[in-house]
Amino acid sequence: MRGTVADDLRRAIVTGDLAPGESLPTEKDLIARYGVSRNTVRSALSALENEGLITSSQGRGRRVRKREPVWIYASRSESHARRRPMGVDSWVDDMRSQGREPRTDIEVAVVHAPVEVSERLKLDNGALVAVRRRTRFADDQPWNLNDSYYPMWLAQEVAAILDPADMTPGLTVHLADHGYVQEYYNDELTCRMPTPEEAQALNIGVGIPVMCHTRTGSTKDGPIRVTITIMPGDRHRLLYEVPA
Amino acid sequence: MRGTVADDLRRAIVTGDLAPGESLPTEKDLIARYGVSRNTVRSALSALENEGLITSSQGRGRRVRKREPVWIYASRSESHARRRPMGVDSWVDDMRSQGREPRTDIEVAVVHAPVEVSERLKLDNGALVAVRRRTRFADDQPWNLNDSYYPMWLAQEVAAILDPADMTPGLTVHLADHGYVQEYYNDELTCRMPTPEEAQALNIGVGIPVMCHTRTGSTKDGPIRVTITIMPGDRHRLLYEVPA
DNA sequence: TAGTGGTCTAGACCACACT
DNA sequence: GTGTGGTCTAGACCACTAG
Repeated sequence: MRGTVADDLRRAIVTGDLAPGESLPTEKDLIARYGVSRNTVRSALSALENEGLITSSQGRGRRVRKREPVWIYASRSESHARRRPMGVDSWVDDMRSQGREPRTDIEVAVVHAPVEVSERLKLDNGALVAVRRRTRFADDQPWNLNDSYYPMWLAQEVAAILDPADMTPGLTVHLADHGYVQEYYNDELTCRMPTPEEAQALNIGVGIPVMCHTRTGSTKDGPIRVTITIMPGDRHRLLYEVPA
Repeated sequence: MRGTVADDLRRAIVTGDLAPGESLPTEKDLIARYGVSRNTVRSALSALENEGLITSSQGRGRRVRKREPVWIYASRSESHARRRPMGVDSWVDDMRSQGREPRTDIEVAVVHAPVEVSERLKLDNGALVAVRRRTRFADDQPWNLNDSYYPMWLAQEVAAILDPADMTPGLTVHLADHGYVQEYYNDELTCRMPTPEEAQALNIGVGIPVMCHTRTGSTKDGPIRVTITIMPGDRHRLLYEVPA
């Protein structure tokens, strides 16, 4: 019966009979309609929740989930480039152009590098690195997490790295002024379910995965920055323009 | 209690006390250890499953999930280009270079374009398109789904599009021979939980999201191909090299 | 055959939201 | 207050895997 309940509701959702934002039947309704126990109904609804199709909140009932992704321009080909700098750092421009009000919280710290960072920066395991942790908001809702890691020798040379002020247009220019010109980025993308900490920080409901974007920026002499961005899948659409 | 059980097990997994592939305590063990009911234990284990941390199979118990991602080279900058053609089409090369045996099943069809395809090909809603549906395998395991859509006028001009043979090195060369040279790709990336159909076709367990990669290829005159690739997150890592 | 997880029932009490 | 979902208990039977 669990399969039947879940299948019926799923069909109603994908066909649009149940529109985004609309309320689902209550548990009591479903118990009566299908003649099954409460646990069975809850198990079916839980499956839909974990598929990302519905939300659930105590006292208010369950709704069909809405999607409202924003575009993130991760790269532009030469012919399509605009005056703005490329990269996932153009958060403010991307948001404003989509009618959303951006905000960024920054904190800086010196930490032992996580292994995925030390590998990419070619540092010893556990070496100290400077990190700028950003929480980005759109219309005052937490939208994504964006942590940039720099080797300590660079943070000692470029003081702005450990300055918690929000840089406009970003540290890239500061770095270039000191002779560290990034020539290319190496982007890695995967996705997974969020950790409980990420889910809380980003206000992610059950059933929504995150994209993990790892950008390694290198000068001609080697890597100088690793940026890890955690983006809830229902709120982001990443765009690359690449030459054929 | 559900929180306690799940938290304890999650901590053991992330710290490595429970290694990938290792068995978890049985439901009976956990019931005894925590003094809670079976439903409570199952609810906790179900949460871990939906976070992608563990697998579960009837009769065999639960294990800590293993990850074995493969690299997909989605773009290479000029300076790093190799002789092989770029794109997600270089499946065979990418797999062999990572010690895995690739295989591709292809079927072709003429269908009404899904809206996300007709939009990108600038066709009328519901227009007919030719589609080449691929299921890609690595070591005989289904690995990802890769569907390429072409406008009908193009399929009529380039007969190879509706030929179900596996093309080496792909249709891109055939198209170029007919004067359709793709100048750039527009890649869009997002992620979500798989549909039940995708989960079955790709043998995806509960708690594993998929990356959705939509590549639109355009000549100087406009878009001629849309390729949608569905990649389980635990088995793929997508790489872009982009100029700064 | 024994032991595992999968499904299901029936009932209790709690926490939160709306009116 | 009333109704919603969240948590929990106790017990039953089924389905699959392994020794």
